[in-house]
Amino acid sequence: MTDGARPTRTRIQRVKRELILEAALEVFAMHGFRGATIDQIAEAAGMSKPNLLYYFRTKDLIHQTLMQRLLDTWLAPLRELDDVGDPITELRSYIRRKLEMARDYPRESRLFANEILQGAPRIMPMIEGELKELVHEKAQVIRGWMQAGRIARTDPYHLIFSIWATTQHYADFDVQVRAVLGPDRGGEGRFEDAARFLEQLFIEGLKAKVTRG
Amino acid sequence: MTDGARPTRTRIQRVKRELILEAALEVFAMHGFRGATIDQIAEAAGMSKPNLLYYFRTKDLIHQTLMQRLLDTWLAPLRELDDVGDPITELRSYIRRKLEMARDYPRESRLFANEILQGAPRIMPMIEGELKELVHEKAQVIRGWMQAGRIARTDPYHLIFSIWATTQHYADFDVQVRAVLGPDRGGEGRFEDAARFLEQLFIEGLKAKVTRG
DNA sequence: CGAAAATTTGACCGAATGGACAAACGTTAC
DNA sequence: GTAACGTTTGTCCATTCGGTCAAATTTTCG
Repeated sequence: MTDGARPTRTRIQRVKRELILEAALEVFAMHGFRGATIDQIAEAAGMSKPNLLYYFRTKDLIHQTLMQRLLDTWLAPLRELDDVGDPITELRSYIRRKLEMARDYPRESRLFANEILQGAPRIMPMIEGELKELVHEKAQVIRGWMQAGRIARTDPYHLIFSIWATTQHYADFDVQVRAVLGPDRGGEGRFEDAARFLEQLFIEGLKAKVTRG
Repeated sequence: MTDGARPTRTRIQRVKRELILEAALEVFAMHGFRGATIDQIAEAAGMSKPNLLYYFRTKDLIHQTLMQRLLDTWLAPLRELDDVGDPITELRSYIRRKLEMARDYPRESRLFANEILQGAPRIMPMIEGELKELVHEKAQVIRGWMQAGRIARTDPYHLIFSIWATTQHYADFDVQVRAVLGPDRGGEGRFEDAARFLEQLFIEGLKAKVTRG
């Protein structure tokens, strides 16, 4: 049973666990951990509460499983930032990928934001481990580009934070954005406006003064 | 009793209500609305639960009162953005004031973020009213500057959103920022770093190409 | 098929939660 | 002093929540 290495899952178990995680993502993202109830998740997953608890023994376990998967997806765009590519192209692509994630995975963004907002009580180890390491690594890559005079000098950490903040804003503060700008009419309208703006904001600044080294 | 215009408050009532709102800000910001309990708030305010309920009849009422006050404070920096001032100076000051708010009132920032994240169920009217109007007004001011060729052309709405996102990030995602950068040693170190970075990010871009109109 | 294993459900439990209430306690004004 | 009013508290209640359990049902496999 406690065979961590080989969980020996049935086909039904794999299917049902996915259903539960999908439903839990929806509910946790909307109400936060404490605000979400097992009953809500069970109903969203189309099963009874005891049945859900047969697949995940506790509410915490669902959340934990969700967060573990989330972080990988979440950090993927930054992982792709490539040392050997052209700096401007790389950063432009990174911003776009991050904005695409906010558009395509807003629930994941909100789930993450909820957790961090409340002090990351359940995922602090991941933040201080995996996430921190990756940020350090990529900040070094960016700093390398700066020292080589390929992009303007600035603080790579605050640059990364700002890209996170601005892109995730469109997922996390979606209702506010929509309240101010009105409902998104054209399918790609809102997204392309934001993409253009952010590209201009970040990329123009990084191109500037490069030659001056 | 239901005299909305003149609540006729005792001195004790004014004091105790402040105590409660201060405690509630702390607790709501940390745990969100549903995650916070009246008992927690009462304990933080140094009184018993029934005593607290004597001053605020429901949990919702506390939250509502808090949010109403919050929005004024929260929008104050944007309100100060002055039509007749120098555009660059005005925007630079705005960014700094907003970052100061994130530093000095992180609980207010998190309370607001919590509420928006969950779809703004309790403050939607304020968002669609007061906030939306103010943003429209100030976006027009910024657009006016652009049309006069005094700052570079860009989308004023996304500019405002980006300033919000980046500055509030330092309050809302504080634990993440601290996990990555380490504890803030010098009293003004972290803040000044962020201020310098954001000023460069936003202001350099707005200065660029101005003469080209 | 039929037995063993996996899955599903209804009923239940203890703890926590938002809130009600009446009685007790303080304060103030006459 | 004392009556009126404002404040505080202990006790209680209905509901909700996370989680258990045994029994019933379905699936798997020889």
